[in-house]
Amino acid sequence: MKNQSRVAEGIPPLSNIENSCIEKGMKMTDQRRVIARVLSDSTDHPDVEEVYHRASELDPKISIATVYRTLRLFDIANIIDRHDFGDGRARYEVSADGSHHHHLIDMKTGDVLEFENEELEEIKKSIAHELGYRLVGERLELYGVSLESDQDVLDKNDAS
Amino acid sequence: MKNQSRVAEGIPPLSNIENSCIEKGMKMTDQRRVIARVLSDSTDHPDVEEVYHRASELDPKISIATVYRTLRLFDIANIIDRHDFGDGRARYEVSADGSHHHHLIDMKTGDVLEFENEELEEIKKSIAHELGYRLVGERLELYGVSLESDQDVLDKNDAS
DNA sequence: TTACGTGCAAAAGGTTTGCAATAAC
DNA sequence: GTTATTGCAAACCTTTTGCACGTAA
Repeated sequence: MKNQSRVAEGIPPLSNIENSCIEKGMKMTDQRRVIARVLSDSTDHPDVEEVYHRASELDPKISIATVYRTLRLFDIANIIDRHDFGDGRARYEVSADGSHHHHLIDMKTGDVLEFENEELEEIKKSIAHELGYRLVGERLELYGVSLESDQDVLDKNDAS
Repeated sequence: MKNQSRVAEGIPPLSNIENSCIEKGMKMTDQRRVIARVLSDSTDHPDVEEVYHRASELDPKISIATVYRTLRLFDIANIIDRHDFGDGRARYEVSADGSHHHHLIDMKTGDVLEFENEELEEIKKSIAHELGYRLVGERLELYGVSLESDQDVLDKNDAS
């Protein structure tokens, strides 16, 4: 059944993740469908507990062990990306189709901003090459304080 | 007592870390001195277990809890840098004085290479600025496969 | 039908912590 | 003499796993 006709019949379309799973020949259980939907519907970077929480609203009987297993499965299948933002928990997001982005974490609020920079991509590759390596993976996060809150500090200093 | 005269008398000079600790007014216990020496003498990126092991050779009664506590203390005091190379354990090295380096991890051997790149530093800063942030921290590791072992794979394919 | 997935609870692995004893300043 | 540090073992937190039961293909 195509998504088009599902929509016409008021049945929610398959999530992109679900399509990927089917393409890769995975068994599609209700639990995997639920987790796929939760991830597809997320625009942030939820941790396991949060995915579990959101999934529980769709299937109250789902087990957190299943969430862990499914997220690992999706990660290995390159359907989602696992991140470590330094708070001791893994965080997840649906893999970007083509482009490569990274994250800047606001150290005051915990907000996560995404950015992309072609020049950066080139430099990483050329650094690896110069060392005699082919770049096959990386981890890159920037941690920042917003220039506005810097201004706040200056204001306070002026006042004192 | 200056290091110079200690050397003349055959007493080992204070490690740089020990000097930093004293400057920052920390109590210098035997255990901290031992851990400081282990770190000063290391040119690699030992994990806690390895620091504990090396420290145990100098003080067989030292506790791993003390190693954890001391490494955290040194980390917070910016005396050492804590790294996470993705294997679930923290790794440590003495902080670089001025220069900023990063790591490339050989995915086959686990070897860790260090590199420095001024252009990269500039790009990171300007990316943060463009997003409205001042860069206050970062995490950057590259993961690579050596071009030589790529060649091995090609050779095997030729043979088959 | 059969191999694979799930839920539960227990275990693992790295790290932190409460507490009484000990040592630095 | 105070106050901070240590060692030990227990606790913690995230993640993984063994096993009996359930289910997709």
